[in-house]
Amino acid sequence: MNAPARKTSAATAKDREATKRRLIEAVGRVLARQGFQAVGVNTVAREAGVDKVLIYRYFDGLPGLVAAFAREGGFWPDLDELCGGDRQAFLALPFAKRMSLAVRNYLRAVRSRPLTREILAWRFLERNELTDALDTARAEAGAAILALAGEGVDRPDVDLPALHVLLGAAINHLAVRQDREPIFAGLALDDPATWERVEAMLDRMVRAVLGE
Amino acid sequence: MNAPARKTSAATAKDREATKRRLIEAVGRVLARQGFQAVGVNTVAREAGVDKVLIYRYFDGLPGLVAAFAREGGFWPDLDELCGGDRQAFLALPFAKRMSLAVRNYLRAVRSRPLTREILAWRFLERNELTDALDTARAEAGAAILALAGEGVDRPDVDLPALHVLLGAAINHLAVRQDREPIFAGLALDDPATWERVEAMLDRMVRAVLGE
DNA sequence: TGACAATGTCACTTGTCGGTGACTATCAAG
DNA sequence: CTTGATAGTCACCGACAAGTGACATTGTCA
Repeated sequence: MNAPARKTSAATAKDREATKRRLIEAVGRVLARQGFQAVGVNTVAREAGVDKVLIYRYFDGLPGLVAAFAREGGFWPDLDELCGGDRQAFLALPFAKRMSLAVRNYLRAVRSRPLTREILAWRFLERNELTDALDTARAEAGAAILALAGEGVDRPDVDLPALHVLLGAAINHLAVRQDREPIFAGLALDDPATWERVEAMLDRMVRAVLGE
Repeated sequence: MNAPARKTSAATAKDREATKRRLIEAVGRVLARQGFQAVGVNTVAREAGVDKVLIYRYFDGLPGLVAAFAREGGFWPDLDELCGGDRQAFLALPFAKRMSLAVRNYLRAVRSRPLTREILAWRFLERNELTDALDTARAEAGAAILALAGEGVDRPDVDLPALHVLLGAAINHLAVRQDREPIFAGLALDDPATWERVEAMLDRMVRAVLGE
């Protein structure tokens, strides 16, 4: 199903697929360079070097294009990244250590993905159709890691969901904030040393709450 | 300096001050009702029932108006609110208890101020001149409470700034998120019970890290 | 009274946004 | 070559944004 297209009228191959790809990639570039505020029909089309009408034709509008972009994936860390590569070794660790590691890796994952931070901020501020498209993948990624970290663990003495929510909220906030406002409560978020201190404190919190 | 204006040409009192106040209050209403996205020259002027050109004349543009609005204050909790009303009693508490109380009160303060949450979110999305005006007051409020909570305390074993940053980040994130997305990591942010759990976990974290 | 300055109104320009209708160019099938 | 479908271009629309210049209105002072 490649070389000379057969049948009815398969892909006149003036390169529709390539154009779609160019549009999807343009979304990523605009998002990374100018932020989500700039993600509009006109800007994205200009960035892709394509007429904006194609966004409507191929994706049924901007929300559709953003949804396609979201489906490309890669924004959210996968399980292997969060548990440090070796899932078996991860599961062999005691619970507190497991949580601590997952939290640290989540922080690093978000910090290393500018696009992810942008999406995080975006989803935060607008409840529109564009952002809905980006939600599903994130929710799934979050649920998966929590399930893995808590696998086979029974700790009725700790409100784990509440702990997760607080740790996740803190990390999300700091990561997003790093891009906008470099100083928070006297700490320089653009200084690597600050992030080491943050990691250390996260570790300490997790261990302290879970009882080492 | 009130009744019949003397001197040069003091305030022709077709009510410039009243108009300025109407504009400032209009910013608050628009912000509360429609969110910061809607805060524009046209909307605010319409809300105030005044011509938008006066925004330029009296405030030198929207940033100036927003700055005046920010100066009105009331968005950020003051020290008394954060330490529970009685500053003496607060200082008499052990450090861990003090921190725990301040954190809880900060959470409640933010949760009870829709306008504050809106400003918090706003600051996030735009690094423009409008939001700069809102920043100073917030930074000062934050520094003050941390100073009070840590007064006379010497805990070289704990990285207090890192702890503050993480707790503040978590609270800010959750509070803002509550308005946009009611579910976070499986917890319903619009359920009072959830917030009780969050408060309990914050308390537990603080005590665990500070060693009860 | 008349002059002047300040308050407030109105209409307008300019630019950008999302969105659409009509056009051309290309390719495959008959 | 003709037909017909699809890929892509272009010009335009209406809505709304920020900002401005000219005008009307009002109060104060000389």
